[in-house]
Amino acid sequence: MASPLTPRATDFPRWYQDVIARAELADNGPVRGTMVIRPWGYAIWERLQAEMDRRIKDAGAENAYFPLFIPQSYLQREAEHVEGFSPELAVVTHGGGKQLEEPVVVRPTSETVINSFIAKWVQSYRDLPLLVNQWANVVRWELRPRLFLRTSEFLWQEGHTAHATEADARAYALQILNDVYLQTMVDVLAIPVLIGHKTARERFAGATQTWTCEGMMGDGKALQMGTSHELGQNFAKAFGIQFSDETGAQQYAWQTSWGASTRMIGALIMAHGDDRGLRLPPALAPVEVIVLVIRDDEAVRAAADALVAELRAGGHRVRLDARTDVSFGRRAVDWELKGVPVRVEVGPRDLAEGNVTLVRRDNGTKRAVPLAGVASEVAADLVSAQADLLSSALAQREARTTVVASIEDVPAAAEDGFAVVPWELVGASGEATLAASGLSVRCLQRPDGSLATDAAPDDGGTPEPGLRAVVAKAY
RNA sequence: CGGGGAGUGGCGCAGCGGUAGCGCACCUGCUUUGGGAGCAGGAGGUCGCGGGUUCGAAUCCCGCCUCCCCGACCA
Repeated sequence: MASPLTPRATDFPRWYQDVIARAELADNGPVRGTMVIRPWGYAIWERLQAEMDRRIKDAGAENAYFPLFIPQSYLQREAEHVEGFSPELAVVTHGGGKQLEEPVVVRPTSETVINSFIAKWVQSYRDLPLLVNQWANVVRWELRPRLFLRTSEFLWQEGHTAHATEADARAYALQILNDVYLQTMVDVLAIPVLIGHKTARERFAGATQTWTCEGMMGDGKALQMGTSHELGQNFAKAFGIQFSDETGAQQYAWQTSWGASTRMIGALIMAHGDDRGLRLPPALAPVEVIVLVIRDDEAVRAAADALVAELRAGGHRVRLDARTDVSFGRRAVDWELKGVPVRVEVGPRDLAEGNVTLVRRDNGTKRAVPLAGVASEVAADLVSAQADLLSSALAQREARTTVVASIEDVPAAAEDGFAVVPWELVGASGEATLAASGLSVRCLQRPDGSLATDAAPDDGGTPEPGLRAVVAKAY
């Protein structure tokens, strides 16, 4: 039987687009670069949102909402920030049929508006830390859009915080990196991301430090999946965020900002998808178990209904597919395309022996299970499917990671994977050379993969020695 | 913005001077249903836009627009 998708090995980008179309995740919008997120894709996003939102709140941040429109002049208050974002701004010049006195930009990110309010709200060291998060859409006029990975409008969360000291700000940026992003990506998305800090070249516009999570996709390329920035006092000075400390002296606050977006769905597709479609980690699957009625038969239907009820009572997200006017093969293929982790097939042949068939999406295994044992088998399958997706992604990353000892060996090693090389051998000039051949330094980290404690912002001291650079092609 | 390519039913394509067709999808009916069912019937298109050549243009000519792929930017 012909595959419903272009095989990954034939044309990975084409495969990616095919999966999005066939799994009904998204469509291109009418305006270039915009995206319609379809119900199946949005349900995945809602689960991801819920998992992140809980962790964000555990980290002490509160949700709020700020306006979509920002006065253009706000962007200009922070020099690097405006320089970084100007090329991709959408600017509104007319409203209500008249030209506006001051154009407004559609937010590309909200540091400027949010900080202008934080400036109002912070007076004393007792107001700190101030921790807000917002779930919103943002617009960046991208030159080369790709669904989920780089769309002109995307959904994300952006956190913005103010702290009394640099150490507090750094600790919080790292707390978000570890307890929100790393945890969500590993435990929920089942993607074994690398964490580290960005080089000055790759840093967020206006930040003194950018911490990142980098995932490896199925073709060996890297994807930046979430970032947590230390903003130093850049925005505090630009927006006048000052407070009286314990001694009564005026101080500028130290800040962070951090964001992760619908791009993670692109990562999910590319990290776990196979030639049959999406493979969803159970933690994210809108439907964990599909109960498929093979034939229109009274006993079969009754058994299927009972199973659905039992599995739901066990706390699983279950859907019944009793569309017996559609052929079995068609329905099986459709649910595989959508990536539902476990399929329970209920048909007269198995049922005559008191069995149903359990099929796992992640590894394709199929087995007959007695009715009485279905609930516990399904529960076990969901747990191991979650774990196995993570471990196979990890194995794949390790197989495609090469440690090299000279910068000359980097391009070959990064051809279809990650090259790891001492940062001392690369440096800013080596980084520029690599960039010319389509490679970038994804992050810097210690040789054991841990974070550098003194990541050396531009203005402070010498970089920690012995760091390694992870180099790859990137999305 | 530089280099390539393409615009024809929902999607993918053929047709390249004589008035539009194929596959998939869709609708109806019957037979099917344990890995994308079969047969029969049916609906759907100002051939990207504007102008020109011609008895006649999807097809040839001129202009414009849009989209896709490869580079510089990016969650």
